[in-house]
Amino acid sequence: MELNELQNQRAAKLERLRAADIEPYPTRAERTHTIAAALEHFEPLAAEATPLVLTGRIVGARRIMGKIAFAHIDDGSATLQLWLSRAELGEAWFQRFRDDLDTFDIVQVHGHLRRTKAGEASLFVTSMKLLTKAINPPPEKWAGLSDVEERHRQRYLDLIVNHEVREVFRARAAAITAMREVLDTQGFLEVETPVLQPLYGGAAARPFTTYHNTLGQNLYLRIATELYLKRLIVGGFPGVYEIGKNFRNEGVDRSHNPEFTMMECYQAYGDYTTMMRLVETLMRTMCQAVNGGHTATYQGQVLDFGPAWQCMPMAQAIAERTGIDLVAASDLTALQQAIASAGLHVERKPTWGKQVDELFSAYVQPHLVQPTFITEYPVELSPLAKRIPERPAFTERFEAFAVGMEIGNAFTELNDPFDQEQRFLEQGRDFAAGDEEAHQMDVDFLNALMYGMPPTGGLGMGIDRILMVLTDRPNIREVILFPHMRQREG
RNA sequence: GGGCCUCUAGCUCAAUGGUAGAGCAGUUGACUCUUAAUCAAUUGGUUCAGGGUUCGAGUCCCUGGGGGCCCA
Repeated sequence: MELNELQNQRAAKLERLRAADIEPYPTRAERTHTIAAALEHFEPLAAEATPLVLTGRIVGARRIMGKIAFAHIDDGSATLQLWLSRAELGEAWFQRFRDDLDTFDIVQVHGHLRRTKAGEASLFVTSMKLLTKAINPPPEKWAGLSDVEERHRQRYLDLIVNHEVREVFRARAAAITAMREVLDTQGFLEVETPVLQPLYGGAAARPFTTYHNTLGQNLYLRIATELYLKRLIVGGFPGVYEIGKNFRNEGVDRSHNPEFTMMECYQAYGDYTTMMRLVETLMRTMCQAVNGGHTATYQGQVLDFGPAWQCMPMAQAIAERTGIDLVAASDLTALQQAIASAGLHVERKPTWGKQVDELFSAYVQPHLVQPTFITEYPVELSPLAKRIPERPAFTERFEAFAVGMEIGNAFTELNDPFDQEQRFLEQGRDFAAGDEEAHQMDVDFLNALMYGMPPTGGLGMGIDRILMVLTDRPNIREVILFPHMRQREG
């Protein structure tokens, strides 16, 4: 390793410690309390001067005077001030603390709790041991590590110095736990299905491709869990869910990371309306877990997950925002003409369904700030959803939106194997027409449907985006511990 | 994909085309209740990379790279 000046200084200190027979990376640590536990029982522990052993990373500046010094340690549970004196600690270790220890070193400290004159709870240290020597120096004391790129590339450092970042990921864990509790209590079985798949499906997306050497076979990283989970409904489970990573080979922006976490669940004998109620329950419960109530504030806007969500058919939403009637503009040419004559700027798409989707994304979706369900998606856009009996050009489907982002997608699952086959064939024609996100024919999935899948409601929810909403982070990278970053040259 | 902004010391940031600087951190010294400790002194640079213009480029131009924001 090539070390810079500051790293070299620390490495030299490390060698001095070794020369004094002090191992800079000892194998084991001891402690009697976490810092949080010590602080929780501060009064009795301080009153009886109970000997404690604590551990932690030295954070912030060390304030060293001639015969006394202060520092703070952080063990992940809390931070605590250390009070060190030449008299109590002894000449050798006091000098060592001054000369050979640094901010970010990790130590084990023995002593007792007491308040300083200023009133701060502190450990009055009688002896200490080095647990880990840190070679890298801390960032600036007040501005800290604020460069967004460095924060994401060195998330470990971001977590050390920016405690609100730790809170985001604690919130994430709490939200996922709450989600599991809802699903478990409602009788869903948590399952795991393949990440490596010979065919990809269940979503409109381009996959990552990989290769199995000994099988000599191309495989895809899954873009959704849908088709496997529905096979399990065929298999007789009354309800299943999976929380896991999906991988989509598409652009990276503030709401897209190439790998992201999705919850998908399927309920036999349910439909898309039961999934609506489930979304409301899940979001209310997750919001409660993160924010302690049914409201969340996102970029200054208060979102209320308490009441039933607003609900509107897609065609109505498009008509209200653009004046375009999807029933009148029922083929690609008519729709593109309608868009042009309305003076709208929408990227041209190769199929009617994709063009509807694009129009919706551009002119409706950004306005869906409060929790909203958009229902009745065109069948062309929904190759796995069941048709509405009275309006077979549309499906029993909804997507869930908040702050202009899609956070969920659900439908009454298509269980007619013949209709499903036709949908796959139509997807194949779309692919040939240039839609690279179209589905592949999945013969085994059709075979499963031919054994009979009961009427079923299915739902997918994007965990990362939900966390963006609940923790008020406008960039998906702020809720993913190690977001994808381009490789730096060299 | 397009537009705009950005990249300088470990970190946070300055620098009319004219000697690359500050604060913090670090280093040396003083200091027994500090908490942005204080005081004195001080080290530290491939200015993202590569070209070009110029007597002279961190600065202007071109190409490439990383990042951010906006649009699509």
